[in-house]
Amino acid sequence: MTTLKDLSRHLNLSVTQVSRALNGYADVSEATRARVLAAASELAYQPNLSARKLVSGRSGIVGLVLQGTPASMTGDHFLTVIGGLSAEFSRRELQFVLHMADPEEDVIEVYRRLIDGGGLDGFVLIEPVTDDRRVAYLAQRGIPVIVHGRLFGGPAHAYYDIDNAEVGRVLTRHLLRHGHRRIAFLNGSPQRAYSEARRRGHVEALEEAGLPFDPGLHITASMDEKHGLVSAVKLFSGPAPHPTAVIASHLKIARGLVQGLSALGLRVPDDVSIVAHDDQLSDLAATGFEPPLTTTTSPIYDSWAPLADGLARLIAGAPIPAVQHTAAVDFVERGSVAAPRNERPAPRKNHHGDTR
Amino acid sequence: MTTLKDLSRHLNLSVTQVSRALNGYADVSEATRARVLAAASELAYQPNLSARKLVSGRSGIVGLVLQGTPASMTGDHFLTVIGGLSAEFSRRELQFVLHMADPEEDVIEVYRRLIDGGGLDGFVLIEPVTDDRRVAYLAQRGIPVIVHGRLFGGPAHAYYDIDNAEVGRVLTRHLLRHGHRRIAFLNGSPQRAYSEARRRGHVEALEEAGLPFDPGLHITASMDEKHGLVSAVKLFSGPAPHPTAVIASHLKIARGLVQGLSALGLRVPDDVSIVAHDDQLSDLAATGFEPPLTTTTSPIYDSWAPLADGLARLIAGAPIPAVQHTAAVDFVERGSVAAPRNERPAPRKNHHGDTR
DNA sequence: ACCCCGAGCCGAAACGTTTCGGGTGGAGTA
DNA sequence: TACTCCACCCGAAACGTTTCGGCTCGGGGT
Repeated sequence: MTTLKDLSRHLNLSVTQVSRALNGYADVSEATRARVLAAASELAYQPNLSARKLVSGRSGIVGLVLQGTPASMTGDHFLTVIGGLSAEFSRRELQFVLHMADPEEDVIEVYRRLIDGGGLDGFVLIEPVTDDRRVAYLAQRGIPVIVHGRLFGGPAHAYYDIDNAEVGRVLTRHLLRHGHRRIAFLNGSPQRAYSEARRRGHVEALEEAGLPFDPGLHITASMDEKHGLVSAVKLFSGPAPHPTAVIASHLKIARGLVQGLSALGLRVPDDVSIVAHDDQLSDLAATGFEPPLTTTTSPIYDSWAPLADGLARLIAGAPIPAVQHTAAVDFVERGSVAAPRNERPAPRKNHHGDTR
Repeated sequence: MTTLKDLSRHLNLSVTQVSRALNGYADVSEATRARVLAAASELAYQPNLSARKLVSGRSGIVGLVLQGTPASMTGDHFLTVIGGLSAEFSRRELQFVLHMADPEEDVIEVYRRLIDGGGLDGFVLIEPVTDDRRVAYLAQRGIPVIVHGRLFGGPAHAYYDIDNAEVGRVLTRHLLRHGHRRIAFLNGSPQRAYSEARRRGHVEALEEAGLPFDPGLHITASMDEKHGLVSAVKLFSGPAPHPTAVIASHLKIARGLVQGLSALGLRVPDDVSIVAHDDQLSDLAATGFEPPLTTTTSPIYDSWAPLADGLARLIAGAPIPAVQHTAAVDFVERGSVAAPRNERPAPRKNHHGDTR
């Protein structure tokens, strides 16, 4: 192992000066700096992280702590996430590591150990929940942390988030524009901030159109196929009037939904219009649906760079408000929306007076 | 952050003695040790890993370095692996981290940085290939590493492996015992040591029975459904004689195989007998097949503990030969093997004299 | 001639831990 | 009494780095 001392001996310089040359300080002549750099690469000098950390308090390592399988990323996608973050961090001269916490152990304790042990400089935190204890703990200790998603209420924190309210607004407005009035919303878990944000946008769009929000049409559950399937049955097998359109908060929900609708003999978009939000993480593709799904979309892999960037800046001392970024979402119209039935030439039956 | 100095002040003891008490040295009275332990837990003392590492050369962190998605663990299973290892290591007071290497970068360089930076004490290495450069590098530098699987040839290394030759032997013998003589073997990539070991066991069993090994019946490819499907077509759609039994090196191969056989109108086990090896990692279950598959099995999750254990011992100074463990495999007979067609009451046709 | 200033360099302290080589005091032995 | 021995304890050095304060040297201004 080459150390600074080795280099300084080799170059007839003081350890101090070698260190300063390597770290880009001003008071070292260009000639010296060049010599030092050459020697460093020749001797394959690698700064000792432990020593550096000991004195400077920085290890250059950031991490992601997981306890149990994160809901959003089943399958291969998980490696995509880790790989994406890892690549972005190494681009910024930071090491990124994943730590799986023992499910038995209090995760706060894990963070404490990791921090006090002097190991990690900062954290990426995914899938925050309301009143997230981890965020609270890290904020209180002043440890740099950037959250993928956002917490409302609780301590201020750095985050990268997409404009979830806009997701709700855009999707709802699109359906309204096509004449839909009874719109169901298959949303994610109410525990999660993004679900609430999307609901808010949804309600706003309804209000713009002078329509009331019907809580009975807003169903929250974990974002999986089951949610879509179960909700389809709930919404469309009961007594009329049924919704004429459905918003799915995730492609997986949409998938369960179309399966359910198909089993109930309902066609998309003739009988029911569907829109969804697409994070482009799952192996489902909006274009793989029949018909292709009209969606808002914001590729989750667009978030690695801002997350890494944000955490790097945080560690470098940036104030929290400077590291809060909300990304816009795209809207892509495909073939899963049509005008509702009752807007089109009405079928003859059921034609007796409706005096309401 | 509580330091040793804080504790020593608090207790009116020297830093030395506190350290020794905490680390279980003999020359500290039980009374003192108890006091120290109490104070440590009261003040939430956490040894500073960087400082410890700096002087002792140990960080207590071990890692797994991955470059690209490992072939064997698609899907959720990946987290199972990481989680399993992580849990076992933390049980042994070691932190386990995952590092995803930039696919662009030489992975050796990544190891070098990790080691010279003073970060990691040792590594788990999965999916070794023949003449694995990583193993060679780590061995040459004397860095503790335990391999999941085994390399033949190359430097000696610590490993945990299953008895793959036995897999080949047991599976082949079982088929032989049922009267099969033309046995195909859908094996894994020839790059991988386990494939070769299984082939060896296979050949041995054949030789025991006085049968020659037919290279035309041994097909190697990556262990996925495609392999099974493609090989099924290759083996059973060409000119007779076809094999009467097939060994699949993985449940995924078996799955592709049964799909292919079914498409070709062949039934298991009436027309073709199948056996496979089951690592119990994939979401496929041997009992989920129709008929249930006769398999050798060695749950991959049985390997976390021995791997963690081995690496821990290696770091503690155990010699490499003491950390080489080959685990036995189980054999479970289910319903996918029958006697071959020509051993059963022969159909009438094709009955003219065969004088050979 | 004097002082000042900046460029370039250096010594030493500090970070928190482990560990080596002692030290002290009291009990046991001759 | 004088010695040894053991149980228990301590000071100081070391690990490799960063950083604070200060040093020297030569050139410019007055």
